Amino acid sequence: MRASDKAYAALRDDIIEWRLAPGTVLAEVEQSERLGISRTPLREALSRLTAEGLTTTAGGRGVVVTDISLEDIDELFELRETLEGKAAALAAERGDAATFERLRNELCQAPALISGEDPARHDYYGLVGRLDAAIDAAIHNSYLAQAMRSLRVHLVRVRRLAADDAERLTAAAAEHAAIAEAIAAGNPRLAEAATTLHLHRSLSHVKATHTPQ
Amino acid sequence: MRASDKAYAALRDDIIEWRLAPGTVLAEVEQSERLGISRTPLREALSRLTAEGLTTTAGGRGVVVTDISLEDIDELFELRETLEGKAAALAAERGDAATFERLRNELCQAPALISGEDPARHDYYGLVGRLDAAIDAAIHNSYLAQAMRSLRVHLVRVRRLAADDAERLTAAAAEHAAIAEAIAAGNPRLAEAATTLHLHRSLSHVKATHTPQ
DNA sequence: CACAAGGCTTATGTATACACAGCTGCCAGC
DNA sequence: GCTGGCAGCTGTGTATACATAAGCCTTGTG
Repeated sequence: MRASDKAYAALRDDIIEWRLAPGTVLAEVEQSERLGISRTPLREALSRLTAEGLTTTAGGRGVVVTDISLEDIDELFELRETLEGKAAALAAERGDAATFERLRNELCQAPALISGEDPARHDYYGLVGRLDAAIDAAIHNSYLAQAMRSLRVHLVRVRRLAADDAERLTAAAAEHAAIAEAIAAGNPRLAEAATTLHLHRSLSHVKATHTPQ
Repeated sequence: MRASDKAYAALRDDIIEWRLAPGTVLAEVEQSERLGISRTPLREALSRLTAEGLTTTAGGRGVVVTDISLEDIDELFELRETLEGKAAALAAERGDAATFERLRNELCQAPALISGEDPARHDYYGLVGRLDAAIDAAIHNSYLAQAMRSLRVHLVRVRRLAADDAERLTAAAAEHAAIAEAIAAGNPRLAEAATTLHLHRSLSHVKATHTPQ
């Protein structure tokens, strides 16, 4: 693995997991020494982070970790609803019914995973990831898939703000199952509606658990 | 201006204007010598191009200019319709009516620019750019604006394939005026519908002028 | 005492040198 | 004659040295 890839992955994780707070300046020499690499690969890593929007160049004063506020969350979910709603509709039109039927069945059994301890919960996150991947593959649109991928980076960052309690996860699993069912049924409007519903509830939950802080 | 910015702009233009054909390998030494800079800033430029999707790394064989096919055009417009439709709707909700009313009036007088010679036609393109910028500003959503910006790069590339004859431009100006009018009227659904109509006609025109080739 | 100017420090931007990996072409052996 | 291996070369990946610009601190003057 290239040193620049390693640096990129490390910094990306540090930002997503909130180990690097928004506003932190990432000086080149400091970070290159911390990661044990030279400045050249580190600069490439910072370029990629900036292109993704996780950092911004602070005009000759290095790059700083981008801030993410409550207004950003609203904007983020506005775009997310647009993209994922369209993706769900396209998946319903073009996807393989059997694939999503299987995912629906798995999602209906997800509460068993959620109520369990952490390792099982990890399986649940993997299941949701497989649903996302199945939609990505079903839409047959690389540009839309790419837009959703770049959006998900910011979403993971937001998600860390909200506590994923078992109650919300169980409800989310049911909502995901509804999306998979609509796609399997080949009903675009229903798939889009189920996605809209899921995202609105997801946003409400994030804001409800975050604002009290 | 930094050397890496200059290299990025030069390569980006070369790709967009089809001076660098898809599939062309951009060797680092070759390009750095051509642009009169060192490899380091050139590499940063290539990183940014790859992040935008204009180039892809060919696994140790340098980066190659991304291909763009007819299927890509369909995918591109699918995403474009999703994003710009939503943007037009948001602009109708949140935008300043007077701004878009002014743009509509200018667009209604645009045929005079189009029928003229090239310098005046350039003014028309500037007018359309101002409409895009006004929508970007009106939506108050930086993530959506960013997604549209990254999409426009690919669109300009596609547009170079189609001959912009005066007839199509006149029709496009009327369609743009309809969008501006709907936004000024504060009617989100109408704005989205007008955008959908415009993009479908635009796509039809591109495909009609390109496929015969 | 306050403000401005100048120099120093520290950061990024750039260039170049070196290391390593992958490919290609040639040569030798079967 | 064909195939496999080796060597050389080309090109990327990395490190480091140097240039340059900007910001801050210090000092001098009003």
